[in-house]
Amino acid sequence: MIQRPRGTRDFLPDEMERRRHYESVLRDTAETFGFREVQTPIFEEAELFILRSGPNILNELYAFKDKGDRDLALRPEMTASAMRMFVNGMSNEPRPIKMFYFGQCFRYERPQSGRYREFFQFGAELIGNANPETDAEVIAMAAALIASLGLEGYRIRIGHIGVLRQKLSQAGVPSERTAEVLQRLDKKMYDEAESMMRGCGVSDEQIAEVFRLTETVGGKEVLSEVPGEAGEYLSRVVDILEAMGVADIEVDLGVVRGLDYYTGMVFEAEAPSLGAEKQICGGGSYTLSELFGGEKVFSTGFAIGFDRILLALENEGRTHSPRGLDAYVVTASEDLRLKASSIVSELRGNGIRADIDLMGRKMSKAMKHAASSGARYAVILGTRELETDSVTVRDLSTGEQELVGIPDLVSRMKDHL
RNA sequence: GCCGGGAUAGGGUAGCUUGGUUAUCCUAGGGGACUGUGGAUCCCUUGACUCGGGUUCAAAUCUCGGUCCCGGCCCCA
Repeated sequence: MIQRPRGTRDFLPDEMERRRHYESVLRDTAETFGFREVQTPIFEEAELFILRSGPNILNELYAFKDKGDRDLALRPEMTASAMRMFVNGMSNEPRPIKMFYFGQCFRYERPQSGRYREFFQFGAELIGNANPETDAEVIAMAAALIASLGLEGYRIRIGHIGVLRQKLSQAGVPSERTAEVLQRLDKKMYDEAESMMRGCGVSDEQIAEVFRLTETVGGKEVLSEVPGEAGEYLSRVVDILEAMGVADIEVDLGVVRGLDYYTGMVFEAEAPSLGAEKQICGGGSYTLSELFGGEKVFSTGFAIGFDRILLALENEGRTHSPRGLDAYVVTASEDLRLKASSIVSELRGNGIRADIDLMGRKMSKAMKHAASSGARYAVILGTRELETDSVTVRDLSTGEQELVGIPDLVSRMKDHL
């Protein structure tokens, strides 16, 4: 027997229906913010991802050569593709450009809870201007997306990479070492961060101040202690979010997101119920287009881990019940099957989700099948009813029946549904 | 890449410590009984020891390795 590759999943109909339901909630919510969906290839030139994320990501990239000896890779994320697409064909579109995407990504990693080698991301990018309005718009949408799914246990933390960068450079950390220090701070590895800074000749007071900054957590009021442009900028972002009614956020300057290309605001969302892989969303503002050969533009974006957020919903006990058929057509005797085929076809042609027995079951078994499959109505054909050109429509949950003339069947069914 | 726990019909399980006839039970799937109306009941039936090597007269059981799953570390663009 052939096994499914490690870290991949099959989605059976019930699960797929659930996933599609939540996908469409996300799409609808994104559209209320004026974002429009795009799709990019599942594989790209490997170079695209290496440019964005650095050569060390090669270890976890599904990279391969095609028959034309091209170096390709399955996408490990979609921001790079979105920015490539922007540079290739959207750079003259009126700004802001608001786009979102949904699809699978691939990373060669050790699978564990909430982490798969093939996983799904829902993301958005806003290309336009580097200003608090833009950042707030994007955070507001991320918050709305998470909330629209019905998730309750989560927190969104907003930080600003400029605050720490500025502080570190004032304290005397050379720019080529800031990334390492930031990475340690992001992971709360304070001992290592401290010895690194000390190695750069940073004074004890300055180190203490850096730590104090990373531990600045709370509501808007904590920003009064954050000096400089970045502090004012974040205050403005938070003010706008407040005006938009986005309340479930907190300021946390310890959100660093180690990457070099983030330029200002950064944010994350996590669902504590998920354990080790609890981050469900991450994003921030960046400039990437110039990396791919375009003009330098400011963008803000984020990606939501769709699989993780679904896991979190499951942990909160949210279930999704399958919709079931509208009608199941049953015949009382074999010779009525042709008539039944014509009726089921008529129903289907009018948008009613209808099915008919294909297994050669007798009426009793067919009724049983209809009921257990969750169909709402059984449409029963029998010789007696047909004498008056009618069928019996039975509500399978209440057991109520009514005689309906075949010419009225479609409209009668539509009334019920 | 590292540490630990696992894997028995489609799903859930018993058996494994102490090797020994036809591998347990529930559920599901297919058929039938109930001759024009249901998720009930009864009967029949399908279907599994993760894969490969080793020990042994004999392996689901002991042993080694692979694969996959689960929890954690690393990583997380």
